[in-house]
Amino acid sequence: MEARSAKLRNNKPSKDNGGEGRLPYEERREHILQHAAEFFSEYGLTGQTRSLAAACGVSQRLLYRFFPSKAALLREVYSETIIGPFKAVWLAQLTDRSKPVEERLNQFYRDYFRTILTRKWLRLFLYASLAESEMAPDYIAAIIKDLMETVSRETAHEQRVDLPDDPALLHEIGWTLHGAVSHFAIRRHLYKASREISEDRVLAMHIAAFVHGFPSLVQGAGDGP
Amino acid sequence: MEARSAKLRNNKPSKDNGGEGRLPYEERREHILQHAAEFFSEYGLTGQTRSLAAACGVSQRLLYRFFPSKAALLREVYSETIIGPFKAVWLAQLTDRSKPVEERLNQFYRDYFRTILTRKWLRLFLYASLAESEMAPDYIAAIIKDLMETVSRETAHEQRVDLPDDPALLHEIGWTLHGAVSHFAIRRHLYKASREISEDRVLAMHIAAFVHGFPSLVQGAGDGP
DNA sequence: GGATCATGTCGTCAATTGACGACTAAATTT
DNA sequence: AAATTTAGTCGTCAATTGACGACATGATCC
Repeated sequence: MEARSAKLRNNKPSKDNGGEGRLPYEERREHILQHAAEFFSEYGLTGQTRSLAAACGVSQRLLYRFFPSKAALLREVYSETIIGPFKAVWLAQLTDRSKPVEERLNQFYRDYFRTILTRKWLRLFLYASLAESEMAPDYIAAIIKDLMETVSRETAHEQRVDLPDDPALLHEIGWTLHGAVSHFAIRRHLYKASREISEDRVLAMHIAAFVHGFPSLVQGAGDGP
Repeated sequence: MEARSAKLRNNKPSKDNGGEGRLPYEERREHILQHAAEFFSEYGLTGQTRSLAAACGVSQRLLYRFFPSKAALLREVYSETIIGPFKAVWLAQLTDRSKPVEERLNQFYRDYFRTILTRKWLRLFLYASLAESEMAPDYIAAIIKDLMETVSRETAHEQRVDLPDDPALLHEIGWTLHGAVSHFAIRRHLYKASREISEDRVLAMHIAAFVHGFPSLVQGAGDGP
């Protein structure tokens, strides 16, 4: 893996660059994308290409051999880092009625929390959302919408509760849990929140409250104009 | 304080700048702070001073008559716009046991949602949090911590539920509701979420779920190491 | 009506910053 | 080993961007 061709003639890297020497096209490209995700997640979408290049251990010029512009690089980072990690399995797992819904939800949210709601993912997503750079958030919105409906439906089925017809209301019911979990992730990764309680335990608490409070929740959703 | 010397000479700003002509020191300063909050909330803390000046309808140089640097201006905006709107009344209202806790919570969160969780406040707060510009987020953390304890305690008292001793767990219980509400605000103001359901109704739903599911919630929090 | 001071603008400087032409060097082929 | 292709760098350009000295303009006071 390491060519280690100790031609240290290049006075520029000045730092342990990737540690690698030369890389073939696709590898270097991936290497840059990897660092770029980390970099923009940390410093925001306005981070400079020179700093990014330094973080990659390559010259700034090299970035433009792989991406025509910074905006193009950002789009790639977004689709690879933000959209990429979503798993199609989740919907299947959530509808597997051989297990109690509380177990399914715990299984799902533990995975979701560790796969999606990471510091890197959250910061990038928030930066992109704030910049309203229309980097296809519709795709994510559609996935989440499906998730919300599934979570609500599965819980209602097990709790033998009648759901309202209005799909918007259905989504809001699902968001009760999903929003609490998402905000928990924001607290952990963005604000310097305490971590005394283990994340699995907090997730379990939110899920228990959702499942067992579900009848009151749907009833509370029902009335009102 | 205000001479308000009705010298109406000012109606010839040549452009639709602020609309005002000359302003006394304090008024212009406030005028700038107002626009700066709006501006940085929209374009992020990396927004340029020239654009801000244009938005204010004044020259860029003038900003430096009131603030020694962009960073200083940002600090002022933060303390005025983010920290300023918090009200001490809230804790008193929340502990007024002559009313049912659900009513108190509805009253509080409607006010909180409209006063704090606005688009401007949220965007600024998120931008500042992401930049981890240490603009005294500890103060806010302390306020919220108080709120979480109060909400949990008041609900537990009315529902005759024993709360756990661990304060961290106590906070997490409160965050169940507060996080869901905060994330609801993020959805409304940051993502292009649907607004079919009125905000009061969604708030009421979250609160009802919290209050009536409270026993299950505390029980769910109790077990587990 | 001019002196004086506060309000506000012009123009500029030095450092950044995205982008890219021209070049160097390592790998691969012939 | 020379030729060719590929990976990577240097140096620079034009546009930005925070900051500020010098100057202008309007209000207030004598």
